[in-house]
Formats: sequence, structure tokens, C-alpha cells
Amino acid sequence: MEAAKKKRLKASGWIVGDVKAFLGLTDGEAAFIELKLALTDSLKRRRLDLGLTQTQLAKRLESSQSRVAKMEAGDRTVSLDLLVRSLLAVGMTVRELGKVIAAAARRSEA
Amino acid sequence: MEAAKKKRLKASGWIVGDVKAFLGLTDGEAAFIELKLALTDSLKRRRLDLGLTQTQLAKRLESSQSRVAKMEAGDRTVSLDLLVRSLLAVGMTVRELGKVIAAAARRSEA
DNA sequence: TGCGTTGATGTCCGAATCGACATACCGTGC
DNA sequence: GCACGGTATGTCGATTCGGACATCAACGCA
Repeated sequence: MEAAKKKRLKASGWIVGDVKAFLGLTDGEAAFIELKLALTDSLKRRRLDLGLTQTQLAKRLESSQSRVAKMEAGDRTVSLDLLVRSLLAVGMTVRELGKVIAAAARRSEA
Repeated sequence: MEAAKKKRLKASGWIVGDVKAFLGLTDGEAAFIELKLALTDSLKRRRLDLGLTQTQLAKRLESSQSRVAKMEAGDRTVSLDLLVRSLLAVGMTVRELGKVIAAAARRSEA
């Protein structure tokens, strides 16, 4: 968390300390979770943009509705592999993927 | 593969058709492999930059030398999860990760 | 030559993840 | 209210992936 934001929060009465600190995660682990969340959101956004239901998307991915739901819910039984494969399967390019990730990093630093 | 490159190769006597076409991969699958390769290389480069042996890196990752070797070799039993978690564990930021991925895409388009 | 270090490869088996199915939940329209 | 389409959640057997270990090749060095 950036210092300025921390200060703002503290000033407004919050106890400062993010999820990472609370759960005792390392920087790497926190970054990994942050990354998964960003992809999770991207996937859901893309599905809605394509006007698909979870069931329809599942068919494209040769998966099941329940797994799509878990992907979008950030379920811990969903791997980064599956998330990325899915994004690529619905037409996201590697380049766009890179952008999404970099953008997510920027957002979380703010 | 981009058209211009295809032409160049053809002109120089190569039979045109990349790995993707040969193996009958979809665009998404090909992109996924491309992505893994880029991360594989990044990991090896970072390890060498840090001046670590595979065994030393393995210790940091709480893994084993053989798994590190497989990661760097692009073994199919190595997941994207492991690759990304390893990169984050050796100090790569999510933002850098995004850049590496985008850069890899640019390179493969050329 | 023999020795130590580094990395590559194959295998084992427990843990994590998968697709699938059942089922519950939640709106919306009748 | 009820039905229905869409989504969420829990569970199961099968597959994949993980760390660990053994082993091998390649290298430099005494």
C-alpha cells in the first residue's frame, strides 16, 4: 500500500493494515492473489461483453458451468493456468493479457 | 505468424508452417505455449542475474533442484502457476510481469 | 585420473485441480 | 404463487502437478 493512501486512511479512522499483512502473506503471495483477481475480473467482463452465459462459455472452454462460476468467483480450486487458458480461448491476445496485468499492478499500487 | 515473415521464410527455402499448425493447435493453445516459454526464459535469466544455482533458487522457492530444472526446460509438468509464483518469489513485480508478457507478444508477432 | 559442482531426466506418491453432476439460490415474467 | 433461465456451491472420481529422491552427463580442477 502506498504511503499517502495509508495516511489518508489512518486520518479517517481506519486501522491500517491490508489483507496481506493480516493473513501474513509474503509479497510474492500477495502479488499472486492480486494477479488472479485481475484475471478473474477480466474473464467475467469479457464473457459479458460477448453476451454469453456461463453455460455457453463453459461449452467453448470444454468445461462446465460450475467451473466457470468458480473462476469468476475466484475460488481457490481454480488455477492460474485455467484462468489464462480461458482468457486466451475467448480471444484475448498475449499482448492484451500483458496490458491487463500491468494495469492491475498500477491500480493496486494506487 | 505474420505474413511478411512467412514470405521471407518461403523465399529462403523453408517450408512454411509453424509449430502451431504442425501440431494442430488452436490460437489460444499456441498463445499459451508462447507465454510459458517467455516466462521460462525470464526465470532463468533472473536466476543467473541473481547469481544463484538451481539448488539455491529451489531453496528460496521451497522447492527442489529438479523442479527448477524442469521449469527452465519448459517441462510439461510445470504449470503456469508455478512459473508465475516463482517469478514473483524472486522479486519480479506484477507490473514487470505484465511488461515481460507484452514484450513476448511483440516479439512473436515480428 | 578422480572428485566436486552444476544441471538434466525419470520416477514415485501425496496434494491440488479438473470436468461433471446435483442442488440451492435469485430474479423476472406469468 | 410457480416456472424458468442464470448463477453459486458442494462433492466426487479421474487426472495433473508438486516436492523429493536417485541417477546421469558435462564441466573444471587438482
